[in-house]
Amino acid sequence: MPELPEVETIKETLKRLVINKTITDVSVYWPNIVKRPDDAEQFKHRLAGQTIRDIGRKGKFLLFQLDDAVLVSHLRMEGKYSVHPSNEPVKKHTHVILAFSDGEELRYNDVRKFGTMHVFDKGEELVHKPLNQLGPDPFDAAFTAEYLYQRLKKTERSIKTVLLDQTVVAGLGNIYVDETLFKANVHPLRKASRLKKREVKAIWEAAIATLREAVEMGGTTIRSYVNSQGDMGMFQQELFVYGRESEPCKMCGKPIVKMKIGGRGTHVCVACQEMK
DNA sequence: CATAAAACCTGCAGGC
DNA sequence: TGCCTGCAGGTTTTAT
Repeated sequence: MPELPEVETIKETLKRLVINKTITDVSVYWPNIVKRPDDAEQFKHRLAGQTIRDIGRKGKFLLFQLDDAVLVSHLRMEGKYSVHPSNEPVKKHTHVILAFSDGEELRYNDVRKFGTMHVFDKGEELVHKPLNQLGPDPFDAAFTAEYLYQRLKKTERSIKTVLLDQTVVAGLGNIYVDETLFKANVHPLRKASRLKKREVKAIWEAAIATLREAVEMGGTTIRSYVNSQGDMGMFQQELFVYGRESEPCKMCGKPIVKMKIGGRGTHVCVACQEMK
């Protein structure tokens, strides 16, 4: 389930594979993936003839920078990109194919079909959904402890729920929120508005540190994630709470507890992360 | 307005 | 063996 570190890793591996390749043909096998333009034929026309000049990332979105368009792609839970010779058999769950002039293809595979693609004229992508509502990237200078404090102060929601809100900060998902709150010693059910400034600062530091470390390790492979070259991430070895229900806390030895918060599975060490 | 829940999908684990 | 239920998860849409 790609969150920021996984998308960042995918972006970097993909760059080496498709930069300067020219799209000659586009196939769409599951049209619901394509959200803009809403017609698959127009989508194909918009991409055909374009060369991939660069690949960027905003939060969990990949941005394929083309000559005069931008393809904005979200992988949701299980979306994957990979590059193959065009004569290689197409796997099950491959829903979109960009064929290049050199005989290779960029294939989008997504078991759950939740991923999305939007094409915009260059420069338009930031003022329309889905990118226009995104909060700062955690690695952006605009993401400061003070900014986070101001945002948290205004909501009665639990800190767990707020950190998953992409309009507050873009890129954290279920795994890294649980890890961040553990590292900051904050219980996920704490009301965001009641957190002390020093607690918010601890959360801010823990989020950036956790994400940076995960990027360095190529992301976390829990169930199915691999980068665009098929490599697994290594950060799962570093997880303190996520996926460790009933296992001993690496800090205090008490069993990790799993609970549901805002409909999401949430892992917590109730000894290390005080409710107060 | 704020917040919660449903919907989108498929595969897989667990119960019977 | 196999059917049925529930769960997983990011985001948007719909309901409260």
